[in-house]
Amino acid sequence: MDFIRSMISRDLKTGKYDGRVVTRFPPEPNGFLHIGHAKSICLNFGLAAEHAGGICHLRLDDTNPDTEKAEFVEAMKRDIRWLGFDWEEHLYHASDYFEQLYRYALVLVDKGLAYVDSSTEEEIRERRGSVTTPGINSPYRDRSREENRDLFQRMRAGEFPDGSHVLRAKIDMAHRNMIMRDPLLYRIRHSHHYRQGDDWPIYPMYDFAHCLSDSVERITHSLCTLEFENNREIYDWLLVHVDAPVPRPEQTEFAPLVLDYVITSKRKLKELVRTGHMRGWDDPRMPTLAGLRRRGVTPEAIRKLCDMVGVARTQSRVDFGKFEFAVRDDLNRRAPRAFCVLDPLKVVLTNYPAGREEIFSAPRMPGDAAGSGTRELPFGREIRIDREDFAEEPPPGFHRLVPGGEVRLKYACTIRCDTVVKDEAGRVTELRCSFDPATRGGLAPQGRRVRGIIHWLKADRAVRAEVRLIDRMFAVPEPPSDDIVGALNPDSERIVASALVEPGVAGTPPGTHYQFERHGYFFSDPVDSGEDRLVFNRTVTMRDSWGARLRRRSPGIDGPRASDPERPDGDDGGTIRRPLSPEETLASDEERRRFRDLRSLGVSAAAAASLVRSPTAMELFEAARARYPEGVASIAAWLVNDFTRLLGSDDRTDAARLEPVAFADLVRAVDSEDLSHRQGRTVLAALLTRGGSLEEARAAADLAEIDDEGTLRDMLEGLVEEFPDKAAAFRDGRTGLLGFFVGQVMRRTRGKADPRAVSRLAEGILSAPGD
RNA sequence: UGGCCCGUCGUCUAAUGGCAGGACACCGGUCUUUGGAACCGGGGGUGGUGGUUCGACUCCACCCGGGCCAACCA
Repeated sequence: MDFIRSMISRDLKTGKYDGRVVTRFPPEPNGFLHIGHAKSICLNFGLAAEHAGGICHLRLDDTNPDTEKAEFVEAMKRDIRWLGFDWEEHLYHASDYFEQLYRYALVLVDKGLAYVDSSTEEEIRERRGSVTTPGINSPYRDRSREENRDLFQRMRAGEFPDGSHVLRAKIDMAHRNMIMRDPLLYRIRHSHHYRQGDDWPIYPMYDFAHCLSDSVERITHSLCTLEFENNREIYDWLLVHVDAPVPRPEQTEFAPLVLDYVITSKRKLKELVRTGHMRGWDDPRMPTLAGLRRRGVTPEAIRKLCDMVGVARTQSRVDFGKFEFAVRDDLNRRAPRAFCVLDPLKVVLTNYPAGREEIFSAPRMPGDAAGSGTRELPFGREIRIDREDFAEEPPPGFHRLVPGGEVRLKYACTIRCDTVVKDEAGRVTELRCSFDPATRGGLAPQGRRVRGIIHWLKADRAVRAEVRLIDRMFAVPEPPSDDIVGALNPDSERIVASALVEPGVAGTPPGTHYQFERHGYFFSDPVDSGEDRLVFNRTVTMRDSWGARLRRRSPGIDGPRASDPERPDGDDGGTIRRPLSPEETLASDEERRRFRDLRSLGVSAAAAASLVRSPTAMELFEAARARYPEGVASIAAWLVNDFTRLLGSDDRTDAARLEPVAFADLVRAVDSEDLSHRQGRTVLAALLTRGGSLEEARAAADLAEIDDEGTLRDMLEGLVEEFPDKAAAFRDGRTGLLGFFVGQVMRRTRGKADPRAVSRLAEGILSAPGD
């Protein structure tokens, strides 16, 4: 279960959203959906489907009139449906909320939390400062509410030209989060909106429109990719300050899908289409859903990939092999088999009568796939095989056709190569072979084991087809963002104008999957293929252990593969540096002075360094020390190791509740073994959440402890009986399993057992020889 | 010289403080009329250093490494 699903389960349990799960997929209709969007679609729609009453909205985030088109909306709808998801009646447009958004903006203006800035774009940029220097206030920042309202209303009325004013939130120009430095809320844009026409001369910015659209739609979980992390702060700020209804939607970020050899920047994909490097958004080499579909990738495969990749916050790159696996895994089950000869080499069977034809039959699907039926393969004196299935000088391990050698023609018979015919240039033009009638129809006489099995086609019955050998879009796993074009794989599409396919393939309708045996999975092009012209796109090659072996032997023959063990981008490990001592990590002389004071009191170096850095902890330390002077070292250790954690973060509000006296008493109780360390932690948690004295917290916390040896022994012996294999493994040296047994006891006693006693007993019981 | 986020097999991803597991890739084997598929087996991991704890991938500190943020884009 991923962290988002865990969070939703938690929310469901606590009733945070009254049991509602409402997600949304919010693309901007300025291009085509790609494989990266697929992850988000699977997540958002998947989440809705997994929960009773769950809903996922499709919202077109159309707040930028200059880039958006109805055509893209239609394409997106088609692609989402194709992927297998349905928004039912929940189709929305951010532009439908323009009026509502405008009113929210007026709320901010009237609260004095938004102002009209009449600076130029450059001025605004300059005054924003940098990540290390604060920004400076705009001269227009202190306009009166009345003036702001008037100006903003006139912006809306269309009185001003583009760029003359913007509406900004009034937050803090020195904020450490750049996004919070008075973010722009509205800009003036006299553009035609594909949906709203010319009704609006002002358009809301993403940060303003997005959270409010979520709120308007009563979204519960607003999921987006990691790059919006910094935007979460403004998301929450706006909802609070416009008094959006509670419970409010919450933004959670997850890692985007990044695939080796692929880019998912809509801007760059658009550029490749515009410049003609790609024939269109649906070019089979494109990572767009339209391109993948045309290439023959199935929705099931894409969903499978998303499934395998999972959802996490870790910045990740997915091996291209994982994509290929997902595609093959699906196509293997659904694609009927056929023969295809890409690079024909003439083969004459000298002992087969000219003019005669016989028919071999072959299964449409391998094995005994029920009801898949058979196909017919005509056979005769003159056939064609793939040129790469013959080698005059075979590399070691090659087991296809060689001079004087034998191969099996799949589903037909074995042949022996007697003569190699070449032209003046030395190129092989024909093989003269003899066939073995005893092997006809696939019979295999005893003791005759032929290693190589190749596909073939009868020359005069083969059908011509155009085959497009699609390969990875880029030549390198991580195309540099500053030179996308230079990184393109020059062999991303090799067109074989006259390949040959078996007769049964003739008349294949567009949009049909095949496995061309030993070559890979192919898909009849939905656009270019038709009655009179067969065009196939290669969806993916077969898994190719022979090719992999050759590449290993001579790397560079086919460029690096994502799945190769050695990637070209090596890390040099970085410089090894001597670790700093705790004292050396201190910034100022003052800190170092206090550090030495603490050390002289007997506080450990690590604890002292941490204490010195935290004023809150230091204050508590001093107060607690007054109560329990002999316990300085323990107090410091508790403060550093447990107190910070229970606080959860830098939020020090809980700290106020902690009575230094109670805290000191607690440390003393543990030091004197009046409480175990474990119990001490429980009590500290109680002290932090409810305050009060040590006695009160002790009473509130359930501290009953099981340390009765007989009870614990019984439990442990029961466990040894229950898990004899684990007990045996422990005796064989897997000492880590001690933790398993201790853990089981702790779990079954709901944490009430004394772990030290359990551990000691368990060791004795487990070490005793079993019976 | 900032803030926020993130570091688990080669890759992706799990593990209320208690057995470091799964998938892809890789290697080996069985079987096979696809150098395919299926099945079986194998190697391989918690960025580092300290600390807390009976016990740390998990908590604390520091270090190292990576990502994001200074569009009137989203």
